[in-house]
Amino acid sequence: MYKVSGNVWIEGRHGAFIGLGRMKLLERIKEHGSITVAARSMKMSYRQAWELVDSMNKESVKPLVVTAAGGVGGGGTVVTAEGDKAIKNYKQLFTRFEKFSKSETAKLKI
Amino acid sequence: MYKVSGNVWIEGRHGAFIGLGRMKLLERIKEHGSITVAARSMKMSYRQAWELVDSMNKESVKPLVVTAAGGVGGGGTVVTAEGDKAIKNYKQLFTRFEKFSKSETAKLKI
DNA sequence: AATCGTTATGTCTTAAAAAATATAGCGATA
DNA sequence: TATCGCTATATTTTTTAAGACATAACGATT
Repeated sequence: MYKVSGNVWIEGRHGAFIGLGRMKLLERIKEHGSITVAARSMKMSYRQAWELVDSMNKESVKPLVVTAAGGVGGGGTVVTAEGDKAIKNYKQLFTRFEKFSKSETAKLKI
Repeated sequence: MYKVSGNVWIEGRHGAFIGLGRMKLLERIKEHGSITVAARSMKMSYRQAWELVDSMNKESVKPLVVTAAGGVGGGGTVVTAEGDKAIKNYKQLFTRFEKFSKSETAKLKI
């Protein structure tokens, strides 16, 4: 009847660093090589996507993505090794949290 | 440097059942015997408090609180045994989640 | 039946968040 | 140097959420 739910994210010094939405965005950027295309592909506005990317980069010591304005194809964005690490870390965290909620749901006595 | 954070709640059929805020509100209602006083004591509007209470009661099979309009002192609200159970359950869940986040923070490789 | 402080609910206003729109700047390439 | 699609940012509009305010109903007590 009842179910334990929730969410997890990783915080840096000044706030959210990476959560589920940001991780998905990073994956799309990696897939498409562009913030614009990534945003469009997940029905997010470019502005919102850019702000998330900007926030992540500011929160991180080394940037998670590097952007290029101009050049071939108008520019683009690539996910760095640091970005890959962040994706991987969050994914593992998320998986363990899912396990946690499942186990907690089983424990509910109501 | 980084820290795992998040939140957990218990969901019923139609949405949120109990989370940290709702649990705290229940505790205050139990303490004061009144939605009005409980809300005031935690700087929440009566309306918001009432809506949370209403939502919890609707989500639960047995009501978590019973209200009385009119009568001695104008009425009041008492937390039922079911409400106590909900508080207890959520508290335990929350404690274990805190342990989870702490342990996950220690695991971070970034 | 008048009083009291509470529950319960409607309505209106304000503030915050999100979305939409517009536009400047970039640099490889032709 | 003109073009292209993308990054970067400012501005405006729309939508949503929160807050404020007002008021009816309730029932034990006097």
